[in-house]
Amino acid sequence: MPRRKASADVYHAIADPTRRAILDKLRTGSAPVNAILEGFSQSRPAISKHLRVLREAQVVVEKRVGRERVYSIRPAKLQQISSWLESYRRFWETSLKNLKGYLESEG
Amino acid sequence: MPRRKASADVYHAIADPTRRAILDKLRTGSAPVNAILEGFSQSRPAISKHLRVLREAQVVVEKRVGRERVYSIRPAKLQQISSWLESYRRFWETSLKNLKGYLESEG
DNA sequence: GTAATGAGTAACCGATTGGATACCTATTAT
DNA sequence: ATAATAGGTATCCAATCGGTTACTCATTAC
Repeated sequence: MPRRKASADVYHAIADPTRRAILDKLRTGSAPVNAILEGFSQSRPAISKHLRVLREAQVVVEKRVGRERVYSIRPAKLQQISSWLESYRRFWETSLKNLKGYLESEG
Repeated sequence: MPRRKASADVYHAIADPTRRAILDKLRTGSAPVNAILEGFSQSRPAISKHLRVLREAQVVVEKRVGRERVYSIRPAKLQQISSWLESYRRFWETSLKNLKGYLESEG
């Protein structure tokens, strides 16, 4: 039995630190591949592969402009993760409340 | 050059759907391994491995009670992901604003 | 004390990952 | 037309992943 194909999954997409770094770069604005490459020690094909993973997970979109391909963030899938995390928010909020209560009782 | 060791990384920890399902189960309360196992078709050692990954990523804690090991959610690292996503929130919020504006102009 | 139960570890396997180098394709510049 | 530029694809490789079965270690139960 073959395992599921994870490549197109957004959780998988953001699991890699290089891909997160790419997103963080795009956060400051859309950019063509050459601009994205700057600051990475990896080869261009490596980055190209990462971009494909991000594309297939629909976390970024590619727009062809002349011979460049400009990448931009497409937020819907990231929002999906955020929604999933939302169910856990009460955990850290009650932690904070407990800490606050503790600190106050120690006065 | 060896690749980084990803096992202890929280983004890697939540990348696997089985591990997310485990967390979703723990979201309704702490549970020993046998209870966690229910509903999964995988073997106990497989789940055991997933629990180890979650433990090493500090997304859960294990507490030994008799011969059981009770797992609970430990929210700090999930919150870390939430913070990272926070930087992207404006993307989907402006998307919504644009949609709203569009709908109103079409009004 | 011996059996049963709860759960982790060891060893192994095939699939996937992330990287590199070499090559190909499309667009712009001369 | 030819060279240069931007960027993706093909192929290969070692490492990691996620799963399995077999085994081990504690802690009850009898």
